[in-house]
Amino acid sequence: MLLSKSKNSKNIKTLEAIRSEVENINHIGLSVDCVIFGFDENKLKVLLMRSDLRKYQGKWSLLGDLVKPHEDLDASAYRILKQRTGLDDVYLEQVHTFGKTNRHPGGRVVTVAYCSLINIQHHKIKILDNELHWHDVTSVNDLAFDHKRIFDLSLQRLQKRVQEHPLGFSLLPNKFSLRELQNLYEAILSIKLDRRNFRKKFFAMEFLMDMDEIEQNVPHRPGKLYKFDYDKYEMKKKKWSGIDF
Amino acid sequence: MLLSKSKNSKNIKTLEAIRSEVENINHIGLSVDCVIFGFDENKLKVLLMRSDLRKYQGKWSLLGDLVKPHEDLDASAYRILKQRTGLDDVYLEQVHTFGKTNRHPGGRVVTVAYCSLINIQHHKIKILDNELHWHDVTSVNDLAFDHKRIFDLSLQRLQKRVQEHPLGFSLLPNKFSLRELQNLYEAILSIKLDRRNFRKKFFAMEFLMDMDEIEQNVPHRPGKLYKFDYDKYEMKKKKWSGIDF
DNA sequence: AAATATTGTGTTTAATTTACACAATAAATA
DNA sequence: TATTTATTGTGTAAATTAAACACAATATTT
Repeated sequence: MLLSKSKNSKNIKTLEAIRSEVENINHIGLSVDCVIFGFDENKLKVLLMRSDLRKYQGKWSLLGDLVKPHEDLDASAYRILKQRTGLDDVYLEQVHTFGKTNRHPGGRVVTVAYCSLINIQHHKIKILDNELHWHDVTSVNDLAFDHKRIFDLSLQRLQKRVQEHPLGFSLLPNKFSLRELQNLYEAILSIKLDRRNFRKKFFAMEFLMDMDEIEQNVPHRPGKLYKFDYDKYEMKKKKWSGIDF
Repeated sequence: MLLSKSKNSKNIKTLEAIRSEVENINHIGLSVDCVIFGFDENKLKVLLMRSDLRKYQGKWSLLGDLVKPHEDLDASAYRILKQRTGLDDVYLEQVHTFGKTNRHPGGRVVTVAYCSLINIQHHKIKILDNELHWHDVTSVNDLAFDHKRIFDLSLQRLQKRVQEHPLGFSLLPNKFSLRELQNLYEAILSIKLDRRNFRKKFFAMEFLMDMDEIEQNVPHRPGKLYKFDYDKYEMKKKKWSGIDF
């Protein structure tokens, strides 16, 4: 969300305080909001925080902040991620800019939405201190501001992009089994996939490196572990796909 | 381009004038830039104007303006289009927001790029007055500001979207021949397509309405004219396409 | 009437996608 | 240590889609 500079997000602000902060007569405030996706227990998750705005007290919101006057827009998104998750080497992509005049009750604030994908294991440290929480994407509703619309669009975009580019791997551990990979796709797209065809497809791509290791601590036959070969992908990725609508 | 409020874009502004206009201490200016595509003589075109900034004197730039404090972001893009082309019922889509701190020499200005597709015939009226010109997309280079990057990304986006959605028809006259349609796709994607397979594909979609008319004034056998059936498309469009990268 | 330029059409082959079932393996348990 | 359990790993046939490719029909111009 916006405007929370202190770590302690308990000091709820009034609309008036916000207004003077963002609305230096006739100016447009600019913020960044991050939709941070994770994957845990075979569910797609999104990281939300409690709104620090009285009007939205009790509601959840995306993680955001005002862009600083001398900070690149992308840098602003990286900063927010770093502050909130402690991670700085993450997948991050701009999604859309939301600019309705009335979208922020504290004044005119245009926000640029970014979508981030993180490996939820690498981040468990930072989660407890703040009012942050991982939510199932299936149970997200009624966020603060227009954040539900931002979230919906980001999820839609993720669903599309994950089919065309190897983004999904950012949500998994470095080494993963094909079962985990399939679970990920099923969770993101909310569909069931045929296991044999799924495996055939990924093997045919030849971007999976066999790590010669197997899963540990599973109560059944363990699967082999793979890594995604980004270098090979960069060499061989497709260009033309064809007209189809 | 930015900041030209008067119709007469000859009054070139200094950097200082701009700076005071956009940079009310510690604030971030917000603008919209439109990449307006047209299609004429079997070539994909983009509408550019001469920069009104001394630093970029002589260079071409996209059509843009500052967002007004009480104007929705999308409305701002529509306004620019209307002012420049006289058209207001056009295809318009947000592409990306560019927010490098140093992208505008007059101060901190973040710009939201929009892509628009217009039927070039419907617009010839407004073209002459201003310093506007339709450029072949193949010969665009060295624009003012970071407009070349904005243009490149917009073209890339167009190439992708036109394969997945029926955008292209916005660039054609209401009624068009299959030849025109194929020329359009070939121009946008800069590839050659097999005529028989192209026709087969579009007929198979069943979104083309046969108008029972034929081309006029062509020095050869005239082709039939078609319209795109948007209603039918909305009913039947595809959802799942499949993992493929 | 002949020349020109483009439209309109179908088939064969290759590639891709879909649907579908059973043996092998490791862990847990009896 | 034998059995149960849960999941991995694998192949083929049928259906769909994409690609390659050539010639007769038609309107205009000369």
